[in-house]
Amino acid sequence: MPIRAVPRSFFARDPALVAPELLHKVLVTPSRTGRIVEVEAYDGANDPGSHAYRGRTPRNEVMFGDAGHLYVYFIYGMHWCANVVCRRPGVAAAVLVRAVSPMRGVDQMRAVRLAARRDRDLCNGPAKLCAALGIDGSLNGVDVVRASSPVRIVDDGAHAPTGVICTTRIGLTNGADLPWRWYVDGDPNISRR
DNA sequence: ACCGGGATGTTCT
DNA sequence: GAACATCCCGGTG
Repeated sequence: MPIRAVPRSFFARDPALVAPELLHKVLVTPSRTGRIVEVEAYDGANDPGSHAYRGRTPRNEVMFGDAGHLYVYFIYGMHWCANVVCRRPGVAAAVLVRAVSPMRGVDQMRAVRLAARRDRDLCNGPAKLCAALGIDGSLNGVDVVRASSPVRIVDDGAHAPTGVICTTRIGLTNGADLPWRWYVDGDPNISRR
């Protein structure tokens, strides 16, 4: 299948529009790949659940930058999670990648994710997929649109998923009522029902 | 299956 | 000092 680059303009929009369209695209690192099957939108100043809700800080700096860059943050003292920045510079918005379906490099994923009993447990959570694909804070700010980047998001021509479910987001106390989570209906690699 | 608690440390109040 | 866009393990049914 032909690999098509995703244009930066794809990300330079409302994250609630970007998120569901991200679902059939592929997250790519040099040795491992996975198809995105679950995402959440975070919309800066309008969103009490967003890291950028209270303005710019050293941590969320990348969210205020150009669309199509990776925002990687550290949480609960041990986990990394990865977003793709949306909208335009100065306006903080992003889409969190919450789950992917393992494609290439599954052996390496298993080697790094020793706690995963089944392959469906390798990447079925935002911190699990980062561990499985080797994504950490050193990749904060990386351009996922550029062909030579160590982390990319590409379109491999796969048809859009037949069923997409929209629900509220997971793990939040503020903004928990907003329906900004999308996942592929029936996919085994979902973080939770 | 579901539920409860511990790990671990950065970030912001 | 509290909160945190989480995960894992060990209990019970």
